[in-house]
Amino acid sequence: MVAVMCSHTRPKSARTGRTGRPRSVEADAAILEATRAALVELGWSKLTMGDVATRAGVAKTTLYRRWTNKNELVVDAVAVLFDELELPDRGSLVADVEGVVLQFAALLARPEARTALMAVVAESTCDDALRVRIRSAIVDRQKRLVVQGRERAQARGELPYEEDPGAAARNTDLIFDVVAGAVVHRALVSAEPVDDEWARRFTLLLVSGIGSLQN
Amino acid sequence: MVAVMCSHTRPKSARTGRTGRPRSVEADAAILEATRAALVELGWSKLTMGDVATRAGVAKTTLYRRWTNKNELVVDAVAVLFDELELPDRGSLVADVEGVVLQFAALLARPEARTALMAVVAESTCDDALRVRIRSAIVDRQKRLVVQGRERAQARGELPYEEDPGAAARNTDLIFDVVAGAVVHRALVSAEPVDDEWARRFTLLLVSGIGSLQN
Amino acid sequence: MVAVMCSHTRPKSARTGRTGRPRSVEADAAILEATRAALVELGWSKLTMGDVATRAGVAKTTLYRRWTNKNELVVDAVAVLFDELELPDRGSLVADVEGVVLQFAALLARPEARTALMAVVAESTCDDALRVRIRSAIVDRQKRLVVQGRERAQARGELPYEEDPGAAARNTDLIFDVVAGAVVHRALVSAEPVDDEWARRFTLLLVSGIGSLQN
Amino acid sequence: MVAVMCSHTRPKSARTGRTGRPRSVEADAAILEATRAALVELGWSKLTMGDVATRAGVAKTTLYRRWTNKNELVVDAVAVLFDELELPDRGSLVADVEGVVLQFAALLARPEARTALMAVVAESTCDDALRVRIRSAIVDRQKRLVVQGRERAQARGELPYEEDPGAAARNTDLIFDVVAGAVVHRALVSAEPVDDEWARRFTLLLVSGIGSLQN
DNA sequence: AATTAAGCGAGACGGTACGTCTGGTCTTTAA
DNA sequence: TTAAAGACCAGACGTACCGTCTCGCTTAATT
Repeated sequence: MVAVMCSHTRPKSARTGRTGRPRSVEADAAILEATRAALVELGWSKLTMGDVATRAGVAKTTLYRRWTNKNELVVDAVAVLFDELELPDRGSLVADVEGVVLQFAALLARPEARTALMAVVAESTCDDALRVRIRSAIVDRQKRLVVQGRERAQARGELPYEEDPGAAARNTDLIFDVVAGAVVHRALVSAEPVDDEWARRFTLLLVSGIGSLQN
Repeated sequence: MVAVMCSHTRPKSARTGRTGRPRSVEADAAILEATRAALVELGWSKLTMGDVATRAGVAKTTLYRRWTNKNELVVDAVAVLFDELELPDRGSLVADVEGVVLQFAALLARPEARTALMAVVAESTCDDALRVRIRSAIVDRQKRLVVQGRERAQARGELPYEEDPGAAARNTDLIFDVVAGAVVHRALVSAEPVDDEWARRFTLLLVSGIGSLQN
Repeated sequence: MVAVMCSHTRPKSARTGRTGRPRSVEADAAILEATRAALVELGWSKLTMGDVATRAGVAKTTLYRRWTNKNELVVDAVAVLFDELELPDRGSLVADVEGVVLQFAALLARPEARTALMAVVAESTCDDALRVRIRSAIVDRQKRLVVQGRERAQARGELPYEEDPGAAARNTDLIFDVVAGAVVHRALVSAEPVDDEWARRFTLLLVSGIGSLQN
Repeated sequence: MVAVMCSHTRPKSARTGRTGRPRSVEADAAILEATRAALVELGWSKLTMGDVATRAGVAKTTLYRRWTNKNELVVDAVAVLFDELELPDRGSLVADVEGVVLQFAALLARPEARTALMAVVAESTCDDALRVRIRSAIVDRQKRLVVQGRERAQARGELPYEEDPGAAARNTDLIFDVVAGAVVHRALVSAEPVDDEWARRFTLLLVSGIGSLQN
């Protein structure tokens, strides 16, 4: 999962020519790491490009040579965090859903993840390019979890096989929005803990509801 | 609904003493209106205090005398928008839910609402005072919709009466997070339309799931 | 000398009408005193009207009702200091000059006097109204010292009587500029002490030079 | 005379390291020129750093990188004006003194010179660092005129050679304070013209007085 | 005693300038 | 050609004062 191709995250890093001093690979890593560290300490609005450069031991120019602005940098710095999410087979649909809900909650408990996610989403409300980047770097990549969960449940006989691929896609989207939305809202907006008890009750609601979609 | 007491939104405007020139009430209104207008045009990150002041025909000092920073100002400017949401009786739980989902989606289609909501949530991930302010000014106030919806459904016989008030509260919170979270995620993160069809399928999932919570 | 009429120092305080509450005399005194105190502590450029008002225990309005700006206020606050200068008869022209030089130096050693004098002079370089006010409130009033000194010297036979009143006036002005200029320059620009030794040598130069003017 | 080393006027411009973009030399010149222009138009108290920056076609940051405040900037902008003073040999001590008095008066007739000189002196009455800067940048540099004048007079036989170097220095200081002080006081405080007639009479007084110092 | 006209304190008002900070660019020397 | 360093322009930040303007309250002199 972590091995998913990441070339989209450094679009300007691709070598265009072959002459001259090559770009430092350490710089890339140091910048992304520094970005995450700065996010934890300062939050989005107080994070500055100059500060990130200083933390990374890098000149501001080096930073701007790779990312055109703060948003793009933060998306890339954070996208990789979401690739950590996995769906280990726990033997039943309910157990799988509970597992991924708690994993997601754990991720959102990390300051750099919560801050960065909401910050880039906020900026994307008035920046179409950013919205596209978020979709491709974060949202679409994680729908794999829903698809995988359904496939396992179908293999176990907990869910019927979909005949209509369009309906399947729509259900994938719906379930993804419900799960991700509810967890994010609980954790960040309502600011209440996503604990075992909440995960259990949410999963009960969700799995019961999913059953009714098949008809 | 709109008549809910709003004193919390101008906490520093209340007369503290009785001497000196009183604060201008027009200034308050003009500033909040200007803030919403600026949000629509510029978005969160390009909104500046100076610009808001200019639009409102007010000195920057007047603005800072009332709100200490951009976050607080925007929360107050936007909170009132959410008071517009209503729950007209459409005859059934399903119809009521669909109605409120579409209303909420319509609200999030307005640039100032979507931008401001996400921006303040993003900032609140590293600002406790702001998180508290958002909860009291926006989140807690809108849970009334869930409570009202359940009461109607119970009156119609669609849902049983809760005996345990603690369980009722937990369910209120859960349902609120699922509805608000799913709609926000669909509209702002996935960036897909919340149309009649989606609302119908989401409501189906939700109402079916709610039924299973009662046991 | 101190008893010279001072009405020019409070031009706006004169009663214009006869009805209504009369202006507070204590306020006037408190403001001028506070101005001098503020000058000592803060210097000219950091002295603010608001601060003077606070020190005087008076509202800003009360201050502006009497003086239209900082310059006028400071001139009035300081002019009175220069009225302290006297010319006690020490028995000879040389002794009289040395005495007044040291008196003037002592006055310029007081922070409020030196700061205020130079500040208002500086402002007057681009403010004609202020220049006029300084001339009438300070400069012209102190020329009495030169006139008095010459009269005494003439009475003693140290200087001949002038026949041409125009020449006498020109000499008064010249001597005044030389004495005041040299002391101020030594004390404030060169920033060297005006001590007995300097006063003695300066007086020697001056009195010798005065002798040659008579021809 | 104009070629006197001026490094003291741009103390922060010296290269400290060797990497990084060097400071713009044009910016320095443009700023000082803009400062003088602004002084002429606006006077001291209405001169603003932002306005100087605009006139110089320079960002405010660039200005603050070189001078920490208005006083330092103005001292440097003005010091160079005083280097224009010269002492051309007119054949006699009296003619030399009259010449330099009229030159100095002409300088003080220029608004930027008179305003700036008095303003920085005024500020220096409560700012020791500024006083030191004025002494080194303006006062001490112009004493060369007195020294040069005496040397010429001695060469012509108009004045005896001093044996005691300490006495010579004290006389230099005294004469400098008398000349500069009298001219400044006449021009700026008394606000009367320093014309040929006044210069002639002042010089008569001064040169006669100087003779008596030798004994 | 009641009226009245001004003065009084407090403090908000629209402004201007401050000195600082950040963003994003450009220019230097060194590798 | 890239790197690090750091100066560059532009412009927002939040603060401090400016001089003006309500307020509600004295405080005399005039009715």
